[in-house]
Amino acid sequence: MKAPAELTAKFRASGLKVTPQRQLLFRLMHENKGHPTAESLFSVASDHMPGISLRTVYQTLTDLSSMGELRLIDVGSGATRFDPNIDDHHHLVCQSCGGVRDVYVSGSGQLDVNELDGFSVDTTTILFHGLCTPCRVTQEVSSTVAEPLVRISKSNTSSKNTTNPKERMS
Amino acid sequence: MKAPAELTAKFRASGLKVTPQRQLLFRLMHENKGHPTAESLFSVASDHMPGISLRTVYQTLTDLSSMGELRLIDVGSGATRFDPNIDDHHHLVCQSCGGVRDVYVSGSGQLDVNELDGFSVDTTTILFHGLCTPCRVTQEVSSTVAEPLVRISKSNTSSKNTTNPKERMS
DNA sequence: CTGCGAATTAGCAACCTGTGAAAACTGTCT
DNA sequence: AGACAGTTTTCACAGGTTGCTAATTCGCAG
Repeated sequence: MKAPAELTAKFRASGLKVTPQRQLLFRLMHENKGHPTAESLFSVASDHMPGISLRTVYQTLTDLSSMGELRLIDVGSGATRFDPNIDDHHHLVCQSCGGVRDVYVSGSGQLDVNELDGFSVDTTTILFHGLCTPCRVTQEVSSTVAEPLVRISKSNTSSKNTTNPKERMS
Repeated sequence: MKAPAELTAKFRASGLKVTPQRQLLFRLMHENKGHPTAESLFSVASDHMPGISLRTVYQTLTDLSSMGELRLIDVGSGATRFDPNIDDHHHLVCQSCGGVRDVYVSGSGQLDVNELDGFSVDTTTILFHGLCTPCRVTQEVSSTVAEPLVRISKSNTSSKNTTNPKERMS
């Protein structure tokens, strides 16, 4: 993710206005190392600028993504995540806590695909689903006391639950 | 996807009842070569059995998937798709029409991932985004007359529009 | 530095996908 | 046939995202 100043310049050059809301979001995304959802960014942004609307967060984020300064990722957890890392990379997704982490994969460009049959591939997305270390440890321990695994539904992977180990990864 | 008779037996063996609604869905999925959404299956099912509820479609489909007879796939188009093909395969996703097609990829098991760092991978999902042949042709033609490309939003890729080339692929 | 027009924002309603709950219903086994 | 457990329906509702519109703010020209 580029520095806020560069994004400001780029927005102006594109004829887009640079508002305080956008500057805040530029900064928050620039500092962000994770894969926030619109909602979680909104929540952080609200602390700095009460009254900012979720709508504005979506708008700015989609603008950034269509300018190629941001990647939209969908790991199937229900909400779109915004990735400030625009390198060619892929993601690890923890099936237990929902956390997402970047990984670099070599050789993904030369995957041998059968029967492409005229389809022209533009981008390739790879998702590795599994367990992050904290969750694997937790499950190994809890299985000794026959504790049921947490069931993941599309909505309980949101950022409201601060007691699970997700925060370490996302 | 197994034949309806086998699914019937398996459901009974698991203590699940075999209702007319389920038999219909078994049959429809068995005959299906595509990747229907719940809504589109519901629409087909409704033709055969008016009054069937969308809730039942979801229920049966999730049952099938937790029995491993069906795969749930999420190509980021908003709605979950149900894939009767449970082989180890991946998907081509047309960015223009939203169509989805199966592909077999060799070597996906040995992708070289850096910094796995304790994360244990369970399943790998690969999505190839690009243009299917019909859409590529359409775009080449339309670009000669400066026709704007169709903008894809999460909701206009549903099965309601029968005039676009998607039907050939999904 | 002032003003104007265009872009942007806030706030709310609507939409889509999917799930929860409760009541009525129906396969299945005996 | 009868009882029981699993099912279907219906309705409500939640989460995520987008559409709309009035009011506001920005950026440039004068």
